[in-house]
Parts: sequence; structure tokens; C-alpha cells
Amino acid sequence: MTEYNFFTNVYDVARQIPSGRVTSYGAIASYLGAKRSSRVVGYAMQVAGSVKPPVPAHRVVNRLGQLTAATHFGGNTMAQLLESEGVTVIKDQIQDFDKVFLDPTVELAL
DNA sequence: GTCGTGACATCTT
DNA sequence: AAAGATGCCACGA
Repeated sequence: MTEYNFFTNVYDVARQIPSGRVTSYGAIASYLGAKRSSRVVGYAMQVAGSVKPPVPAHRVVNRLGQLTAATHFGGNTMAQLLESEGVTVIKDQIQDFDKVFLDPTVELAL
């Protein structure tokens, strides 16, 4: 009995994000058909570290491309991971965000 | 069981 | 056009 919550749905999409790519809350929310529920998407990421399988929350950032999640990760760990995947991140700010940005409604266009 | 807060975004005035 | 207010779901106390 899989608890199909909005969270679970977000995790599913986030796990479909390839390495070196990033997405925004609104994009995922929109993909799920709940644009205004962007807040819930963000909260899902918070618990993402407590969910199975682990979700690459470091690939999910806000609309500005800022690693706002780093606050919960406990440091710059998130930025280091992104750089490790080929994403340039400076001071919790993704560079070339337009290039690494991936839209689930486009790439994952179901 | 109820109230409030939270990795944001969108809609309205 | 910009600024302000609202909305959504889940979890914590």
C-alpha cells in the first residue's frame, strides 16, 4: 500500500532528473498539475532525505536557481554535489541555470 | 484535535 | 508594470 501522496509524486519526478540537470518547484508542481502547490513540493524535499529511495533533492532548486535547500542540508554539501555532476554553483547560486534547467513537462513530457 | 509554519509560485489589485 | 495577498499539503507542537 503505497501512500500516494503529493510528496510521493514529487519524489518520482525528482528521481527522473538526469545528473547535471536541475529543475524548479513550479516545474514539478506544474507537471503534477498543481502549480499553486509549489510549497508542498518544497516541503517534500525537506523530508526527501527521510524517504526511500533517497531523492536527489540537490537537483531541485527554487525558481531562481538558488540552493535554498542548502539550509536544510546543513551546508554547501548540496552545491558540491551539483558541481560534481557538472553544474556550476557559486555561493548557492546555480550558474547557467537556463542551461541546466530541465522542465519535466518538456523533457519528461509524458 | 486544533493552530501554525514551511526548500515557493501564481493570481489579483 | 509592481507589490501584496492567497493557496496548497504535510508535519510539529
